Amino acid sequence: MTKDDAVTDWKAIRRDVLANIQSGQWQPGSKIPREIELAERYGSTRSTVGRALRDLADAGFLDRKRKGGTTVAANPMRKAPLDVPILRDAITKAGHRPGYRLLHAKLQCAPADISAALAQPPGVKLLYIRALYFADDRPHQLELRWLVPEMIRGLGPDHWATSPVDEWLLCNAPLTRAQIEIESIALSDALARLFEQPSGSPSLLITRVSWKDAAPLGVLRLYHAPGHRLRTAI
Amino acid sequence: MTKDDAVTDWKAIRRDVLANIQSGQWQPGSKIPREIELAERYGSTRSTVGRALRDLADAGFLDRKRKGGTTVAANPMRKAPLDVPILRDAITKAGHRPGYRLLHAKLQCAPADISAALAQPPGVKLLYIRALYFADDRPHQLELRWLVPEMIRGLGPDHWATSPVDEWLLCNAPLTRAQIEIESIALSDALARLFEQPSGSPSLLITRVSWKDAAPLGVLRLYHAPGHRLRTAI
DNA sequence: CAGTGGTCTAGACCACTAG
DNA sequence: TAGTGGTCTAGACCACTGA
Repeated sequence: MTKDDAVTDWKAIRRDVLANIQSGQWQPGSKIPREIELAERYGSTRSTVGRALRDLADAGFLDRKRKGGTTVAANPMRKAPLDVPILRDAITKAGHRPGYRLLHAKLQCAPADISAALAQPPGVKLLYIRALYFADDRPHQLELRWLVPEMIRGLGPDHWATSPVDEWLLCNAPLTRAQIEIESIALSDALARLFEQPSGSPSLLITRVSWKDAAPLGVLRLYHAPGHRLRTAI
Repeated sequence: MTKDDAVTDWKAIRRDVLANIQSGQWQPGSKIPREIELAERYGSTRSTVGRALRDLADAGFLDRKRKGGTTVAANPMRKAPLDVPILRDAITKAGHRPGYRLLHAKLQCAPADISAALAQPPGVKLLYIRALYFADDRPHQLELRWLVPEMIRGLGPDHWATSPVDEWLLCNAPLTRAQIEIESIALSDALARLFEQPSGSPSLLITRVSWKDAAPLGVLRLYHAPGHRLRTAI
């Protein structure tokens, strides 16, 4: 392996280099040959080898530095992609019939922690939306959302009454940056009732604080029905 | 914006195209100009424009098809990277003093769900390891691990007694593929005792089934101390 | 300062697929 | 089948950074 005879496409080179890493031939922390050298070895060009190595570096398998050369990552922290879907779409894709019920929507003072997360003065009025998403008529996700009014001009009751604000926001005020936290909480009495579950049931809570460029946009708190699992793969 | 005057580096082109998308000038679902056309517009070449567009496609903002052209993704499902760290390193990086205590390590019959997930015959003997990770002497994560013996030849008691198996596996039997599930569970009496928390406390459970190429490697169940949060950003 | 990766070019051919 | 993106080449210059 890793011999000559013109392996000339970048995916093959990527595969071969990765095999050298995963088989232990190229140990973590050690330097691998320069681009030019690999290009000769594979009967290819520097551009093509570079493409393969860049891809492996993006995936976290390699560390590259000018003049320092390319080294096998000491700690290949694999990144698992966790997607941030449109709620209704996600339910449909999972093979269920989606449903949406608006519970509350009003401009009101935000809790201190919310306004703080959005870098807004305490007591500022935000649009607070509470809505329940169903999968096959069973409560699936509870959405609590606080939105900065200035950022959502044009969003009105006619939007949120019938369809998730998700979908309006996507087209009209897309976020450019967000912080996401995932935690496990015990459902309060009120929340448990919504999910038709015993009080204290464990629920997955995702909190997302989002910005459009430098301007804070809103906070989303998404409570999942007990038993729900996030899935991903690497 | 999006005018001529030679914007010739791919990051600038990427930025400009992304701005066109996020400002709503290029609506979700609509086609954007061909590579050659953009290359002329930016005073650049097809390769460079291609680099920018490929990057945006990888990030989920664009859909590209040969002959079909490039369209703005109808549903920009942003991918949040969730990393799969070395446990001890993660604790150190979070600014805590790491600790490790092995609770159990024995070759024994695996539960039916575990052997099924690994495509092993029911009742097969697997190496079962139970260990507790500490952060500043407080229990932080509980690791349950089942490993297929054939895949970990060379791993012995001297390894797992003193240091997390994590670290041996990384160098000697790196996974190439994995399925990950994240859920919220209520701690059983036994687990709650380990975390020094009331029984039934909500805990984040991560289950990872991993393979090396086509061969099943093992199952990891990682229970997090109540209150722990996974964080990521996009 | 010298060596490495990062990027751009101008051109070519190929692979897929919509019409 | 024609048009689009996907890839490769051969070469050049630049930007960073270790020795």
